[in-house]
Order: sequence, then structure tokens, then C-alpha cells
Amino acid sequence: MIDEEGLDALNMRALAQRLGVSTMALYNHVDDKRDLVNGIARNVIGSFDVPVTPDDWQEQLRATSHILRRICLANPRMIPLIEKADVLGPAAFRPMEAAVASLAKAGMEPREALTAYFLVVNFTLGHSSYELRGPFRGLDPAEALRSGHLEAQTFPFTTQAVSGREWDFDAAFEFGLRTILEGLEARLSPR
Amino acid sequence: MIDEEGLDALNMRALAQRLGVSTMALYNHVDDKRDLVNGIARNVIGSFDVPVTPDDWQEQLRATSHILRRICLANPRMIPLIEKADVLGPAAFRPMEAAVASLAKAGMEPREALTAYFLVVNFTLGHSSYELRGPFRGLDPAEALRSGHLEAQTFPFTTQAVSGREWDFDAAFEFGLRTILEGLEARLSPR
DNA sequence: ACCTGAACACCGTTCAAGT
DNA sequence: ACCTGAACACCGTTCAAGT
Repeated sequence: MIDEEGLDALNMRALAQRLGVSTMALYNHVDDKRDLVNGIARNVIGSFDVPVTPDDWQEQLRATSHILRRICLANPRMIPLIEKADVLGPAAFRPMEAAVASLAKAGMEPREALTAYFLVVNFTLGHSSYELRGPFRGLDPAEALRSGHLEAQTFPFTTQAVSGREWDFDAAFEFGLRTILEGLEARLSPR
Repeated sequence: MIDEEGLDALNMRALAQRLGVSTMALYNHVDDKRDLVNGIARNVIGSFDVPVTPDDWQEQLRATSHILRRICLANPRMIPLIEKADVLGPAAFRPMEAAVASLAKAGMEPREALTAYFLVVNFTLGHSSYELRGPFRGLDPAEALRSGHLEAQTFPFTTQAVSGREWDFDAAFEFGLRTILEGLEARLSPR
């Protein structure tokens, strides 16, 4: 129901009906709606499983970012759902531990390594959120240009950037991830 | 009302009461609740004004990121609000144009420059969102460790990273921003 | 042009009653 | 242990009526 019509479309009455059961029957299995949403969020994030490559921090971070992005895109309404969740369970921490471990092995101090992990994750979530939201909202330059919210003469560079080919979210994501990893590498092995 | 109790606490009845007016009077000034929220979002994003430094792309991006973060932290409930908004107006695009222009001036192709801008903005929004959410939710390792959701023996590196000093969001933000700018610089002027 | 109260449709949840 | 319908409190919005 969330995938189809969004988090707001999930209500106890409709869910019960879809399950062929009375509304109040749900409350035998779930404390309240908050509890229900928490369970869903934990379930989604439960699939956040990343192969562990302790000797290759770049691959570790790259895999984490790609898998997290894939989860986001496969569950388009997940991000607000995660934000509404209270606790996400240990599944959210395992890729973190693996990433920090691999960076520590490469010589980075654990606290800085955790910071680096957040850098990657926050970019990934931010980008996925933008990617899911952008094309439908006034934040997307190409769309804004089309709808007239963004005038070509006032924003020449932006206009030039979005003209021609369609905007390529995959390429933008790869560019961002690559840039971050290069920045981290420069930090790990200064010339 | 949003700042005090969150977006959900904003309802037409309570807002009207606070304004000392009947509920339906609001509908003379606003189409519906969606329209109201859009207006608030546009208002908040209206303060997204960044000094323009065409000859210093690093300063341009740094200032953009800092100001955007300050807006987020000053309006803790803004991020879901922005996500709910339909159109944000030209204020959202001016810093974008300035950033793309400065990067283009430094020799970057406009499309790549726009991608770089999104990298910075998505990281900033992702980080701010995390910063506002983290301490209160199960996503914060330090908090998870305290509450027992994260066991020290299973997550030794993470545990080590969050033990000792309190987690420093400012430092983590600076680290992320610096790393990104270094990555971009390496891309602009390869050795 | 702006305001108002009554009413409608909807939703989460409590409660008393059942099996 | 699980289910049910009635009821309550709440919320967005329409409508008819006012100034």
C-alpha cells in the first residue's frame, strides 16, 4: 500500500479491508500505527546486507552505497518511512561496522572512519531522496525549465547544464561516489 | 507550530484558534493545507541566499553548504516540509546557478558542474537530516550503544569510534565537505 | 472580499462483548 | 489468544448563510 500510494495512504481501515479482516483485528498484532510503521521500516532495512571486504575499503564503501541506493529505489517511499521509524535494529549497523573496520585496516582512525562512512551514507540517502523526488517537484532544473519556473536568461549555466540529453541520475550518483572516494583516498595516502 | 511540535501538529483548526479566527476563515487565504505547507516551504527556502564568488568555486560551494545547513538546523522540521512542497520557487535555483557558474569558470563542463553542485547539496541535506534525526533515533551509534541496541563485542570498531568524546556533528560535517571539495579539486586539476 | 457554524467524510483508537 | 462492531475524539473540507 505504501509503494502504491505513499505512506499517507496506509491506514488501518484500508489495510484491514485488504486483509479481509476487521479493523480492530490489527491491534492484536500491532500496538498501534507507529508500531506498524516501525515494523515495516525494520523489515525494509533488514535487507541492507553488504558483502564484507576488509582488505578493500573502496570496494566496501562502494558496495554499501550501491546497495543502499538500490534499496531506496526499490522502495520509493522508504526514506520518510525510515525517518519516522524509532529504531532500525542491528541491520543498520552491520554495514557501518564493516566499513569502519576496512578503513581502520587501511590506517584511518576509527572515529574518522565512522565520519567517512556517514559521508558516504548521507550522500547516498540525500541523492536517492533527490532522485525519487526531483523529477516530480520544482527542485528538478530540467523540469523547472520546462514548466517555466526557471527562466533561461536568468540562469544561463544551469540551463546549459540541463539542456541536451536527459538528466542522468545514475551518472550523477557515480560521479558523486567517485569524487568522495577520491577525496578519502587523498586523505589516506597524502603525497 | 511546526517548529514546536512538528508538521503533524499543524492542523487547520489549531492554527485558526491560534490566530483567533474561525477554522474556515483560513480558506479565504489559502487553497487548502497543501497550499499552506507549500507557502511555508517557499518562505523558508526564500532565505537561501548565498554570496556570489565567481572566481572561487571552493568558497562558493563551501558557503552554499554552510548556509543550507544553517537553514536546516534553524528550521528543524524543514526537511520533510521541503519534501512535501511541490514547487520551491527561484530561490532554490540561484545558489545553484552561482555554483555552476563558478565551477564552469574554473574549467568544468556545466553538466559536470551541476552534478558537483548536487553532490554538495545532497550531502548537506543528508547530513543535516541525519544530524537532526540521529540523536533521537536508533540510527545514532552512540545512542544505540547506550540503549543496548548495539552490542560492543559485535561492533568493536563502531564502539571504539563513538566511545570517548561525544559525537561531533560539526566536525563530521566539515570533514565531509572538505573531502568532497578535495575530490572535486583533484578532478579539476589532475596532476 | 472576507467571515462563520453546521455538516460530511475520514481516521486512529478505546471499549465492551464475543469465540 | 484472537476477533468484532459500536463509539469517541479528531481532522480536512464543502456548503449555505451571513457582513
